[in-house]
This record gives sequence, structure tokens and C-alpha cells, in this order.
Amino acid sequence: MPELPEIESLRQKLEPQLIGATIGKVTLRRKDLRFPIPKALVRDLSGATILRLWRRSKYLLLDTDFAKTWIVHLGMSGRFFFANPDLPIDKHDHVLVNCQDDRQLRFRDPRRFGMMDWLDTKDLLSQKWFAHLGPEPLEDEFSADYLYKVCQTRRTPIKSLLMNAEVVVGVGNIYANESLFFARLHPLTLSCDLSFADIQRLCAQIKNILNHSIQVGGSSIRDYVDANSQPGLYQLSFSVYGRDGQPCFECRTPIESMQLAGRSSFYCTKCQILRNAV
DNA sequence: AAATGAACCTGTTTGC
DNA sequence: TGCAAACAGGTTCATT
Repeated sequence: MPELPEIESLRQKLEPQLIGATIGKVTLRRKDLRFPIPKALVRDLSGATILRLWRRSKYLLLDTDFAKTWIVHLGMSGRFFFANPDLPIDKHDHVLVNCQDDRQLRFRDPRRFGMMDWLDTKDLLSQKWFAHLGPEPLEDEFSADYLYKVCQTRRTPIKSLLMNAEVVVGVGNIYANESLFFARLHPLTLSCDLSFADIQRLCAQIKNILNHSIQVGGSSIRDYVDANSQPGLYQLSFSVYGRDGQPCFECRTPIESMQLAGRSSFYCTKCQILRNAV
């Protein structure tokens, strides 16, 4: 599912319901997701109060009054949502967390690419999952100046560069495809061949598209739902993602697709002209 | 060093 | 209809 807009939408929905909440019983129905779930998380989360709910990259961060932060990553197919007590347990409901009211926060993840961790809140962002991450795309630190400098030092297709979390976090396959379409750049264009004007357009479009998607609750293709099990709406705005063979909204040329670094890539051959490539 | 590709796992869709 | 292959929003690790 989840790229930055989905996680941010989820965070915004969870925040008013979880800030100040004290956690009750925590039930593990599986001891590992992508990685083992720390025993200390299960032991200490119960009884803790949530003080702050924030986000870094696609990681959801829940600070507690234990001076520990509960870290949740949804991987590809994860859901993190409130369930009424009468909702049957799904075979992929791996973690159940009782809250103060009778609702239960559930972590459901069929593919188990998600993860949870429990780390010291102090200096959290310098710890393992976060130490080598690039800037947040919606912060000023992610600027055309910054991106241009990075592009100049690498020789890789621009789409691969955008999806590299050491360069910028939160831009996954959907938003990389969409941003490149609006910036009129072909996914295969080598980063070092882009002009500063190209990068200015690209940087601006990434921010526009991510902000727009957050406003409408992110994209739901199959798995993603928010804290209240509601889907996002941004998939209704896709210009190229998944539109293989359908006419470009700008020029009516059929959208093409290819595999790039193992990911489906969608583009318009007329609007996104390939000047240089590998 | 940097870039590419495979692996992790299960469910759904596609194609023969 | 049935079965197998391909594919899926992410990230890490091994290999060039």
C-alpha cells in the first residue's frame, strides 16, 4: 500500500483518537512480521500512554510516557485500524491492542512485509531504521538545489533515484510515476542529464502531488485503508499509474508501461520525451 | 562506491 | 473451469 500520503493520512486520523490514550492488553498472534517483534514492546506497551504521534518516512512513530517510541511500518499490505469488539479476527490480524474504550487497534498484514519496533524516544531519528534516510519531501530541505546536486553525482534513471530512500523518503512507485509525468520527464532519463529547470519542475510536482494526495486521504488500490477502515481517493486522480494502454489525458497517446528496477513504470511517450538514457 | 536484482510472503489477477 | 505464472504500494541484502 503505503507511500508517504497514506501513512500521513493514517497518522492524521489516528492522532485525535490516540493522544492521551492508555494502552491496555497487547496480544501477539504472531511473533514475527518482517522482523521479530521485540518482547519488550509487548511487555511495556501495555499500561503506557501515547504522548505524540508523528511520522518519519513511511514509519509511524508513537511516543509513550515510557520514554520509548512504538514504531509501526505497514510494508506493502499492512493495515492499522480500529476494530469494534464484534469484528471477527482475521487470520492476518497479527497484533491486537486494546485501548481505553472498548475498541481495539489492530495490525493486519497478509504479506508480513511490515514491522514493529520499540526504541528509545531520545535520539530516535539517529537510530537504526532512520540513520541513513534522506530528507522528507515536503520539508524545505528537499529543494531543487538539493535534488540537482544529488542528480549530478549519480548516473541512474531518475525514477530509480526518486525511489531511493537515501535521496528522498516517502516517494514510492505510484508517486514516482505520477511526479515524472507532471514534470514531463521520462522515467529512464539519467539523473545527471537533467537540467536545473527539469529538477525545479520535478521537485515542485513531487510536493504538489504528495500534498494533494494527503488532502484526499491517500491512494487505495487494494489494501490501504485509514484508521477507520476508509479508503483514500487519490487513485481516482492517477494520470499514468495503472493506466497502461489508456489514452494520456494531455495528448490521447496510449500510456505505455515497462519494468524498471523491478517496478512497473507507466509513462506517455509523447509528453515524457526521452532525451538520454542508459 | 554505486547500481542492479533477488529475496522476503501471501493473495489476487491474468493467461493458457 | 482449472491451474500456473505473473504481479502487487517496501526495504534490505548480496552481487556486479
